[in-house]
Amino acid sequence: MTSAAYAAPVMSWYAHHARDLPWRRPDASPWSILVSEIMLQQTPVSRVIPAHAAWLDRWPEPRALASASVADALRQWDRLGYPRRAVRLHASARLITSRHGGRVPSSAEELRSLPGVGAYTAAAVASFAFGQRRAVLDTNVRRVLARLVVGESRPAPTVSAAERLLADRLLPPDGKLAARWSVGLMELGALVCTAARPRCAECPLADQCAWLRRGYPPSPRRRRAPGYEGSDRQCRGKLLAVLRDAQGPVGASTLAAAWNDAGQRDRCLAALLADGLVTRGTDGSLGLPGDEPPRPETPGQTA
DNA sequence: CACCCGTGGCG
DNA sequence: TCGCCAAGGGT
Repeated sequence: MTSAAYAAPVMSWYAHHARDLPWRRPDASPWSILVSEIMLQQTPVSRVIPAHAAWLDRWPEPRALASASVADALRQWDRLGYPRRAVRLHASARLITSRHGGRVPSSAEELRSLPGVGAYTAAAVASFAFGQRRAVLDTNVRRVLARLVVGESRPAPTVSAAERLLADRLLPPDGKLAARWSVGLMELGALVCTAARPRCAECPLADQCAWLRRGYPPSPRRRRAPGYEGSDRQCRGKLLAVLRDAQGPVGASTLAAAWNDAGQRDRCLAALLADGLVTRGTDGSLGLPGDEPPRPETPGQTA
């Protein structure tokens, strides 16, 4: 069996309902697409749209970002979340500049070797930016296929070999068509076949859906997510926010004011240093990597 | 492979 | 109110 029974309805639905997103426009560069994919990792489209525009406006190509500092990247990243993505994107820009002549590589294998680029992002960029025939398995595609074909409400926590096989089998033979198919499935998952409250009445595949046919059997409860309040994640976020908002390196007392629990604060600071999100100066001050100390007043200009 | 990594919005 | 969710990646 081919994807024929699914492809036509999905393609048609996508043609009518796709959102006009900047990184989907025909003239979107591979760099623009790569940046969008990194930003979209666990961050909603609505928040990525303005951040992506500002990023591309400031750094229109990899070379430009490569010549900036990590501190610049982290400040531009602002509050998108998971700031390690900004550090890795910056490192990727430098690798693209040094090893690929400033051009985003086109093969999934080369893309996969860039920091912050995993199986999903490598396939997405290879497919969407270069028209290569790669199955794109993100959470939306996985959920749609789990419901449509397997008849389960949610995909498994990790991608299985059977899933990859299924995705490969459904992929249209032509690279450009495959990209269209993948983005169509993703969009369907994002707008119709949503994790909560799916809109089956609007789904072009409803009459073929195994999950619907089986009466929407629920998936077993997942482990409850750990609370955020008081977590290391919140602590790290607070500390980094202080450094983002500061003009340059700050003293330990400034960071101390941002988080009461000294033990947790020190532990999180050590982790931030290990992650390359923070650097410690020779004078013991803390700052974003590449941040320069405040300019001393120019002699003669002070009163 | 389970766990960790930010942030904000929504039902 | 608060748990869940949002185009994952690294270890």
